[in-house]
Amino acid sequence: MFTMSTWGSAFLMESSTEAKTYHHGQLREALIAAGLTLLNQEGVAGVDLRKVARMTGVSHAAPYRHFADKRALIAAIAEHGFAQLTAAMQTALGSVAVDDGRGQFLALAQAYVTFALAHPALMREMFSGLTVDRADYPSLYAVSKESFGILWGVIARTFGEPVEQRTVVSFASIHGLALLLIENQLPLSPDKTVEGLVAATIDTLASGFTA
Amino acid sequence: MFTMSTWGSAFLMESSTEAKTYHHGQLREALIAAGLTLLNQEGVAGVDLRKVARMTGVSHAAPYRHFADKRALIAAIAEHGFAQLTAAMQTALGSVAVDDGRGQFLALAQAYVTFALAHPALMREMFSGLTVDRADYPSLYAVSKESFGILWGVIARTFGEPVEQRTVVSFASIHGLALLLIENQLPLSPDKTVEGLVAATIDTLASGFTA
DNA sequence: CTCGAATGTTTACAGTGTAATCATTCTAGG
DNA sequence: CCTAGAATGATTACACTGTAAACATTCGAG
Repeated sequence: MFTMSTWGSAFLMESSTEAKTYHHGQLREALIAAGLTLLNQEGVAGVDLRKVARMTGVSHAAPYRHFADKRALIAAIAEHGFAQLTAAMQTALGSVAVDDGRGQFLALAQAYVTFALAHPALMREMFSGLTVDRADYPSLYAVSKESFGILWGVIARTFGEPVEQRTVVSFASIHGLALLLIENQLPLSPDKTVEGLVAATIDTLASGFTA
Repeated sequence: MFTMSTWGSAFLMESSTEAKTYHHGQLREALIAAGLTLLNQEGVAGVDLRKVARMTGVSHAAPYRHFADKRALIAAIAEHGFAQLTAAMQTALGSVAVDDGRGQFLALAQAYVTFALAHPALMREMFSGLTVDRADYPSLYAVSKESFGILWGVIARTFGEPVEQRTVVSFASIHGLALLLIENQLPLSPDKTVEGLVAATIDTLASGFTA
């Protein structure tokens, strides 16, 4: 599978065979990749602009030619995160029969939670509205609505009206589960697995407790 | 009502009538209050240890007599946040008839979301497991489980087994809704109010989409 | 009353984000 | 092809941060 880390490493630094040129060529992408690495390894606090510059073999002021400030870099990283997330959701959808609405619903939720657990720090930044104000980053805002749209379609075909309300409730439930798992707020046990919790959430949304 | 800001201001600095002593007397509480103010106003990034010290009229190194480092201060703030949250939930519970399980469930959810919207930055820090590793702060860990316990009791009395699973799913759903609202990720409209979304979430958990 | 424990202050340092200025390279128009 | 800008990168500089070390003051138990 195409993972984010493999994506990043291609840009991190020119391969040793290539001559080191004054102009990096793909500095913007390299900075995003380096920042993503730091984000995944040490969390937001570990995203150090000067260290990012060092990792890409460039002076500490060079990033300012591509990003207005540190938050702009993080916004770009978050944007990539959303692209990856929606891609993962699309892929998950593709492996389920189109007429199996309930199965698609479950597959989306599993993909969402799996992605969150694989990239906890990234996930947190993606949804950190104050750190990264969506109003200041239009393209981020656009991408972030795609995963919502995917869920919308499945809900509409499977459960019908009121579609928006049901999409919101579903999204919130899955998102909340993912975040609590990330924050280690839900003690897991052999009989309480991640997959089990996701399935229980989907079942509840579809049928409720009293069913 | 007893608000957090009123709690804090009492400790911020000695009232002007009192003489300024070498020993502050309640520096720890004052630092927490000042940090909370900054957190609510500017987010985590705005919590500046030196500014916190300035706000409480003390040298910039004084906080280190009460907190090992910046994260310890934030952990203490988060701990206070959990206490406030559980208190708000308890209060909400008290204003609903004990035999009205569904009403209690709804009241808890409303209180949770209301608290989150009133203190977004605090709420985010409270659940930011990486920034504040719960394993390093035992008392934080203990307090953070109380609100979960309150919900547990209501779920047990109202919906029965499997209680733990239902509590987890409910908590995740309400938490997710609160966080998405905080992050401005859910566009509100006149016909899609916060109260309406909370009610829809509770209804869904109880009865499901297909009911 | 005294002496160690708490608590607060001063000084110091490495590291950070970012602005300003200078250097190099690329690219489009003659 | 040549040559200005325009892009892009490097250096230098600054204010500010978290935090350690050494020193000063006050408190509380014996």
